[in-house]
Amino acid sequence: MARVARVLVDSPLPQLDRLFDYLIPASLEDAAVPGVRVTVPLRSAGRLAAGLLVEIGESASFAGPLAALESVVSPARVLQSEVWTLARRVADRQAGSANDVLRLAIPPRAVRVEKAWLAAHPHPAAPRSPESTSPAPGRVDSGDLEGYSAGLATAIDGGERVALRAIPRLVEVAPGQWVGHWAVTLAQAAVRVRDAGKSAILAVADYRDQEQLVAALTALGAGDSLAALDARQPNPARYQAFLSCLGETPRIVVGPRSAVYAPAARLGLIALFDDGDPLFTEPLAPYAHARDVALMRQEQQGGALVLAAHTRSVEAQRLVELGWLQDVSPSPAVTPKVVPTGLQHGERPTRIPSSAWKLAREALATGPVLVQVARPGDDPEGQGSQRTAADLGRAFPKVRIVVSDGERPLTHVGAEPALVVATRAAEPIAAGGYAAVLLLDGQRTLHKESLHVGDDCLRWWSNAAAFAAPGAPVVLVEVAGALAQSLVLWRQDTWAAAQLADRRQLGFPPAVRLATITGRPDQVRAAVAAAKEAPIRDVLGPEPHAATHPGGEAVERAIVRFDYAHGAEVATALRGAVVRSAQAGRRPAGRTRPAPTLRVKFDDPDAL
DNA sequence: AGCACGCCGACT
DNA sequence: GTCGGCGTGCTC
Repeated sequence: MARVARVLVDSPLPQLDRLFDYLIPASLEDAAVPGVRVTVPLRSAGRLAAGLLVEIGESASFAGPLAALESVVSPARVLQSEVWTLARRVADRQAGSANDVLRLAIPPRAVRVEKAWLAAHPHPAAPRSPESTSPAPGRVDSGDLEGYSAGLATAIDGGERVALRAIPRLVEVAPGQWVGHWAVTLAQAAVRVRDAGKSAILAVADYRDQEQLVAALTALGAGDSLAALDARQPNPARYQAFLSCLGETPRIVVGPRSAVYAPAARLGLIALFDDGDPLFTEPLAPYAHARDVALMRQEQQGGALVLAAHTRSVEAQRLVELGWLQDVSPSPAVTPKVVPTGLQHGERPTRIPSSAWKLAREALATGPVLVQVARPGDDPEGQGSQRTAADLGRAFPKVRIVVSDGERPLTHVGAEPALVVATRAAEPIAAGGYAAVLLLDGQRTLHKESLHVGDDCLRWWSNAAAFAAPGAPVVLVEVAGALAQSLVLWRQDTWAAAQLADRRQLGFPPAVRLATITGRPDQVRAAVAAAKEAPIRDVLGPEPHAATHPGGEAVERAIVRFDYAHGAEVATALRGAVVRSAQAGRRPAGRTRPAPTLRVKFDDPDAL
């Protein structure tokens, strides 16, 4: 019986999201190995499709006559079997296609880059024995995980799962180069894993965090092992970094949310910093959150899992309470000095109370002061960063004022006195830390109707507090209650635990899971009917959905709630509905505009 | 998506 | 008789 090539065809059609068997012609006998890009005939001769050769089978699983592989595009084995398994599982969990996952996992091919890489790797098809890597000397000691007890190192070596409370301090990793302590911790963990001959994946929310991590790794002398995946880079550079992760040499992969899909043989560690950051939610189908992918990958491939953060996401808290993650704190404890101003009883509420002015004035004698504001630039209501800067300029006429916001972000400021007005998540790092931090606009933001404003605020405040110098005051203006208390006590887990308890009461995520179903009313109804075959809790809607289709057709949305234990059954049922609607739900070909397609999205954080 | 197969109306 | 409409179904 001849060997067959099992190929995933590159197509967005859900009904083609499975492996197709092809004969291997004698001319491709050597080239047809798992992981390579191929082209195959599909349906009729002459029509060629791109695809990935996923595996070689000993016999066909398809009863009909087989067509033959058309070509092997290149010998580069871009799809590792571990990544294929992960992509398949992620797609199945999200009722999506493996192709959509692989688009995140494998960057588009850049021929020049690939040729150069192939020339440097003469036998990419044959697995090589691991090269012995001698750790280069670095400025920061990588032997242990500084600031934590030996238990953390043991947990990482033992491939355990950890919710890690980051240390809210800055570290000077090279002369004049300051990074958050978390970056040093993750870098040290990654180097530790690499020295044991394994790879590490470190995923961050944005480029600012990526820079800190790269600086910490470079200071540790891990530059040679570093593969920085960067979505902002042009294609060839991205592909170059991706290719450098292939092969058997252990790498330290740093990148944005899609880095959780990076190829890594012998994975020793997968870590996220600040898993509550909304940038970890994937906006592209099949919308899998990087945290969930990391959990799946750790389960599949082993190695340690670390969710490091200054706050505790409600999702991570659920995993801690289940015993799935162990809660690890710094030893000895490190906390910023948070000063609540509370609500000014009797007085007219002011944006910046006198006590905050006083602390800022004192701090400006020694160094920079961070003023965190809610709104960017010239807010029409007069409280944007520019306006705030102008107001502060009048109050402190002799002080230099620096503005950092989404449009013009600064990454670093010096140690000299200055008022640094920054919008949330755009705060520069100050050399040595800020002499004081003022957190404004809390009360105004908390008025917003959202399930997770409190969590978001706590995360923004905590991350800003971590930029303060040791002992410097962090002033939380005009906020009281449990949220303020959790910041003052630096017990964000207490807040997360309370939130989780509330959501259990309400049946809201992450206590339960949910899937949103959007599309034409008949499609949505059919999908809901399919979901009801699975053991779901209930269905909300369908209701008319705001986003109307370009064709002018009505679009409805329904939300299905279900328990974690039944996720697989719900996904299978909804996947069936997606395939059926793709096959039958289309319009007569020709003049009609494209009909709205049925969309299924799991665990959308903004669904409710 | 494409492309073939298949079963009913007006045409040389 | 049969050319061709586009509804339905499949893609190794």
